[in-house]
Amino acid sequence: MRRTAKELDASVDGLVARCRAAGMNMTPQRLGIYRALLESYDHPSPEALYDRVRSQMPSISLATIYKTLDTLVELGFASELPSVGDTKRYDANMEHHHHLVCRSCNAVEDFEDEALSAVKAPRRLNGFQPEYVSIHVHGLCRRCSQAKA
Amino acid sequence: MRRTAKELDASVDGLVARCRAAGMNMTPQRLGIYRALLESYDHPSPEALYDRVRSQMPSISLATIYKTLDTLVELGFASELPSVGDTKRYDANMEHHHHLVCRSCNAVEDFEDEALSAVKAPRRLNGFQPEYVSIHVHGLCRRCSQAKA
DNA sequence: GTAACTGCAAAAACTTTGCTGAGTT
DNA sequence: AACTCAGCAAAGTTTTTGCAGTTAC
Repeated sequence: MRRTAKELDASVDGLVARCRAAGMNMTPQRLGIYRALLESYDHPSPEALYDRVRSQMPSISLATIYKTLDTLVELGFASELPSVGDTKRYDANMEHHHHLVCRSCNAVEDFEDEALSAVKAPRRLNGFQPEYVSIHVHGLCRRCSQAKA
Repeated sequence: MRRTAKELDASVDGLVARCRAAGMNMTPQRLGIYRALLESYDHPSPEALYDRVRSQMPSISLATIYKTLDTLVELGFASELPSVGDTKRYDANMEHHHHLVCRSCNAVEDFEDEALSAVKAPRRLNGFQPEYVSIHVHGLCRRCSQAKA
């Protein structure tokens, strides 16, 4: 599930190209934030991402994190996830995937499964036009279920 | 999909009993908020619920809405939904159901479907212990798809 | 009468905005 | 050189908290 160095570079190249095409600059901050998000597998909040990026780039500001996340979402390089609780959550995994949600620690892990990806929306949805289906499996993550035992 | 008067009364009775058992008072505010949530089918934010309750009970405060929603969630009479955007969303529908999420207006509608409810979590989840599956169908709601046409 | 609860106001947490100087092309 | 962007600080939202008076039991 982790991205290889090659995939990571390809994603970054994609962003560079897309920014050029849109007449936007490529700044070290924008690059660092995107890289940090690509290297995060826990759907970080803006604050959490701020801490990670700051370790590489101490002068960065939280406002830049927020602005850049908005930009990445607009450009289609990240998405804001539905989340319970106090802060927003982001993900740079743009491929179709499903989620494992731990009811104890609220961690959300990505996973892929062909059978689940084959699930289709019902035909009759009273006027609603379905586009894609996402599936959340709720339960206890490995760590929490071991902790209970 | 709407609750009948009988179901509504049964839910309220359940809350009354549960509060008694927990040594909690039953106040008109708590009752009014729960009723208003039961009668809402659009997963209202605290602010939206505030407006609805206030029409019946003009002196109620927003802080009471927040505190009561926390209480209802703790007691298992409501749940906080995962949501994108700026505010929390609540639902008093505690039965297993799925969601239609509009990508244009962010409205979330409940729906039930036997085929979807039959979807099972995969066996191998790398230590994750699945408990239940919830399915989100993303797309355009009736109103938004008509607006585009 | 006692304990729990509401409403208010203040505080805290999270997010957005306006501006100026700096960086990118 | 022109335009975009980062960082800062201030403002805007949303949510939580502390407390005094009120209500439910």
